[in-house]
Amino acid sequence: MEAVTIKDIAKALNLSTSTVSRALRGSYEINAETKKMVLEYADKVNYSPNPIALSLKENKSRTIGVIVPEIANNFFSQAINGIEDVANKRGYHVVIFQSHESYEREIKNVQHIIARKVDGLLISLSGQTENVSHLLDIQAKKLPLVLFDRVSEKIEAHKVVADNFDGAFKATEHLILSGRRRIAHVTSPSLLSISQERLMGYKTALEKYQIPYDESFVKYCGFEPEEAQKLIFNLIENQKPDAIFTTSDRLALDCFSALKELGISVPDKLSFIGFTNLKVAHLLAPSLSTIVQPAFEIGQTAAELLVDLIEKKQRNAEHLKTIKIPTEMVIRKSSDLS
Amino acid sequence: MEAVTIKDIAKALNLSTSTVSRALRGSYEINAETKKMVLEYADKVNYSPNPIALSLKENKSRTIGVIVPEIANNFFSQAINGIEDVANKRGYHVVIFQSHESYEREIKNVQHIIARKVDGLLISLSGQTENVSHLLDIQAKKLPLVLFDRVSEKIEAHKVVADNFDGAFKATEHLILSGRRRIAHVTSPSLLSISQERLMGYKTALEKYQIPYDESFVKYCGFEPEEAQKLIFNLIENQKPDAIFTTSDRLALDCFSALKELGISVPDKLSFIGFTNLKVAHLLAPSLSTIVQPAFEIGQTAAELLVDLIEKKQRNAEHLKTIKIPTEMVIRKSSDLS
DNA sequence: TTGTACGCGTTATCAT
DNA sequence: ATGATAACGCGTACAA
Repeated sequence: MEAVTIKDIAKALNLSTSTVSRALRGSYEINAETKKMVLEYADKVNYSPNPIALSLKENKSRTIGVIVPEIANNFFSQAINGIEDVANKRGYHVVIFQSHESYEREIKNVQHIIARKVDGLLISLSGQTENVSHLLDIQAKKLPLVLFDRVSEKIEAHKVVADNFDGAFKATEHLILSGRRRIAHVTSPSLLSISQERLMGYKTALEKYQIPYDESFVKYCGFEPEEAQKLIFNLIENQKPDAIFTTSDRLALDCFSALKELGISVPDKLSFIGFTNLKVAHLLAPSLSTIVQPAFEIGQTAAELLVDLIEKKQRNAEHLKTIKIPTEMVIRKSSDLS
Repeated sequence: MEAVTIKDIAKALNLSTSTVSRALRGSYEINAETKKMVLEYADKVNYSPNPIALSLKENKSRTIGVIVPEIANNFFSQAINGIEDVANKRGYHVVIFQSHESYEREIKNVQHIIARKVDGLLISLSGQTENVSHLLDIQAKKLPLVLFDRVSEKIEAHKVVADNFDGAFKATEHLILSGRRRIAHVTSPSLLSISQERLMGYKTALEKYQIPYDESFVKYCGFEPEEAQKLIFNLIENQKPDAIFTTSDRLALDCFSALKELGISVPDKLSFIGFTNLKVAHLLAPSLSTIVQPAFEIGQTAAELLVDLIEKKQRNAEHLKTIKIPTEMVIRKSSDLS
């Protein structure tokens, strides 16, 4: 009973496939009655065009590929939300791949995704990615490409990012204005663009208030389970910060956990601000002020741009651009974490 | 430079497309030299077959559809992780749709996914889904179908779930054995299979220790932001429980948050256990003992089963089965949440 | 061993 | 206004 095709309709109605096709897409001049008949019958038998045949014909898959480091990461799952939102509205499928923060897997994903003939690619770089030749390959193939969130200076491409500099600047400034001076910065691997941009914001804020920059107050933390704990203990014991600016839910939570073990009270001894998304962070760490990451909007914007690129709807789509999505600061005043 | 096809190779090598095709798939008897030549050339020009053409020919998309309530939910993102893990290994794409806990959107997703000609469907039901006729439609179309985590009694199909009864029983028993008697149960909407199964586990444990079951100690909580808070305040003030058994990260965190506002200490006045995944929960709520949800394994198992169904590799795939994945209990002893 | 021809579902082009 | 045909890329039955 399945898979009713144009051919079936044509046969049933004693028409040619071309007539049916025209009737279905309404376009060409066609006898109103014939058209009506076809439409009714098609509706009755629940006809829907075979997207695979369409793809073959148009040499398009109406699919966009997405490569992210980790789907079970609040930032990326929200970003994917935004991507799917736009993609579905505009008639595209989304296929998702994870690099699991591995450069090699990222390359494999890129190859796989190219072989699968997606119409365009959205990518957020792994924590290990330094070389971007796999992305240059994509550009060489004229495959529409948009980098989001974790981008690279080494490639000229369309990019959608959060305004990390501004967010980090405001975060640091907020801590300074609360009277803190020994402000530590616990952040993601130094290879990442987001780390670099945030570090610049942090440094610039220190400069503005003439607080000397001390490298030992900045800790880059990878994705291994144990890594953060050690590093944070170390930081707190040696540098004795009076504030910490962290850059993700995970790092913020790791910090809180460490502080709890050390019996250090927040925000009395330590003041906090982080780049986070998670409501969880707010719920359990009421003293954590936050620079809200515009994950959903980044996803939406990146997808919108990519689809425009694919469909060449934007005249100025050819000239590269980097879109910065603003962040929002949420200040928490409660002090009842203990 | 793109899109090199069999035809191109044939032309370049002065062969027919069929010869090239045969050489590529290695199968048929073919001159060893010709074969080698073709393979080398194909490799050189970086040939890869057009999956869309394949799909059209075989009437298969090598794509599986997944419908979940919400991707930005730790349980489901981990489950999707498991699904992708298996799917990619076995050469399938995964397309993900979200019902956002809405019955209507779930139906639309199902329709859309059918029109897109996926080879099979994995679904976890929305919190509103009572009627499953959209799933019966799928079965009528002979489209392989596997339900996971949130399933329904109203449809006979392959199902993969956590052992919710067992987990809930052990959770409740643990609280009882710690000396608690006024054990509340804060859980997801009563429509959901997981809620029902867990309630049974809870009840059975109470029975075993001859603690009378009091309906007012069970609170079903939907997905609206404010809902949980009110309900929990109400529960604590009226029923004055000495323990709470919750069934998700979100609900557990909402409870902790409410308790903090009420100034109730954990675990002195209240003891806790929850069905959770999140490391976050452990980090910030050391007093929260946990029944670990086997999200990743559920995803893997469901995907494995679905692909088997699609490829009919399993002889006994025809006869329906429900696979239960065991849960694991992690007891936290710390009492330093305050 | 290799080449020719067809079909998968659709639309565009060129008749009629 | 409508029908016949080619084409998208591939695999394969059949012919040579």
